[in-house]
Amino acid sequence: MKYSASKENYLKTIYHLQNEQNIVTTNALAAALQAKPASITEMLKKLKAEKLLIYERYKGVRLNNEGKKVAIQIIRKHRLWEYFLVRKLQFGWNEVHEVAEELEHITSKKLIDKLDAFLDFPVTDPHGDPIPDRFGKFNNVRQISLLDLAVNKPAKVSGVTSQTTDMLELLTHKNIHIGTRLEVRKKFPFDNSLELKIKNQVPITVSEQVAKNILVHDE
Amino acid sequence: MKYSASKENYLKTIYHLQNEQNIVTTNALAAALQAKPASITEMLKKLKAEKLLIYERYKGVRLNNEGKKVAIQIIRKHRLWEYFLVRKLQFGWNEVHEVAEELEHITSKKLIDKLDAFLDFPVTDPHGDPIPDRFGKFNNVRQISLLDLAVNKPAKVSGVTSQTTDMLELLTHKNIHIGTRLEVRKKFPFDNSLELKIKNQVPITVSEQVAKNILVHDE
DNA sequence: TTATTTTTTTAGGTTTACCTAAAATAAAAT
DNA sequence: ATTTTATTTTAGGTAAACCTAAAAAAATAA
Repeated sequence: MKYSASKENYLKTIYHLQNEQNIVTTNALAAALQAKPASITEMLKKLKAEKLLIYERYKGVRLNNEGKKVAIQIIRKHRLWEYFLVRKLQFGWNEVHEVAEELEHITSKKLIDKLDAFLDFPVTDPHGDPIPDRFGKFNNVRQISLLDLAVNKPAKVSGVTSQTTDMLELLTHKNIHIGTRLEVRKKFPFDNSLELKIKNQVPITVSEQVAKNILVHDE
Repeated sequence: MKYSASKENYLKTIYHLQNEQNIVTTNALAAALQAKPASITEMLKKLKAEKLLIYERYKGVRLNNEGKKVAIQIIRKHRLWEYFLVRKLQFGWNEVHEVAEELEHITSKKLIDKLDAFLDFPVTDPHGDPIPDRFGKFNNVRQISLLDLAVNKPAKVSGVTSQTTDMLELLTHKNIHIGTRLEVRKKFPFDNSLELKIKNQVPITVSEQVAKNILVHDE
């Protein structure tokens, strides 16, 4: 159950590509991994021997259940580290990817579960992509922070990243719950606060700090 | 200025060994790195070609200034990560070494400086070893937490790991400063609090939390 | 000082993950 | 249905970091 960083990158990349292409070609992998097709073929044979994917020559590749399981754990690590870098170390969300590419290959399971707990079990990374939990389960809908929602675009609250009692108390008071439909009426650049409209209610204002922690998705 | 994890381990290990042995032998390195002497010789030739150490066949090895500089940066990373694991992720101080062995090879300079800031610039790792600063400077005296000081052993306060104003206010009030000579009179296992004796003063008591953050060294 | 033992190096392999160039297969075009 | 083009694979090579076995140098003992 321990794979080289290179193998982990192959599994992760195949996972991402097969969500768009269903069957993943050698050339697509070569482009994504910045390697030559010959190298891809070679590695696919090794990964097949390790029973991580379904591959037959000239016919492309797909992960099997075991391969998916491994890929999802790497994605979990990547996204948790990204979240850590942005929320705790004050990195910009656009500068964390490369560092997370390295951190995702640290092997300790205990480390990643403790990191998860330290971060309060976040469900979305700084780019809005879902973070799989310890068991590999995650929301398939792409969530974004309320802060990044376009003005006048209807959305539905799908979660909060910080589950402190203070935060939950505030949300209850403002009548915001999981499933609440709302839209942003106005953004105030001065303090990044937002004016929100919830159906049948008077408009309310939330601070940047609060908006940052509310996750929404389309419709 | 970028070296493989393996090369970094060689430099780090030579650094540690030459603090005891002055000249480091091939066999000593082989034992420390769990590799065969032949592999050591091979790598030493490479590191010499990269101008990181002074090496002549059959005559042992020493780091030059550049090699030391690199080694210290790796040690800095190792100890900062250990501190992070213990203080933020609640690892036991005895179970962090292996994980830090992996984390120390993450390359981002920005990451390590931001981590340092996030941790409030600690000067000692959980084992009492000094943490080099951004420029590679560090105290050579081995500091330990007051919590780990033996009863009736005279010691001198050399630093505090948490520099919050609350902590500093408490220390000022109890008359504890950098340089204060003191000894532990009694340890209360019930709450891990300590009774301290400072010369010409009445004995005082400090909690586990406070003692943990006070660093002392011998004499 | 010469012989023996220990340490270190050299010479030649192995594995991993890349590469290039040529061959095989599949897909597209005439 | 061939031919042409594109994709994929095979064959053989390289660099890094390890290995074993044998040779060379240094240290120790007789």
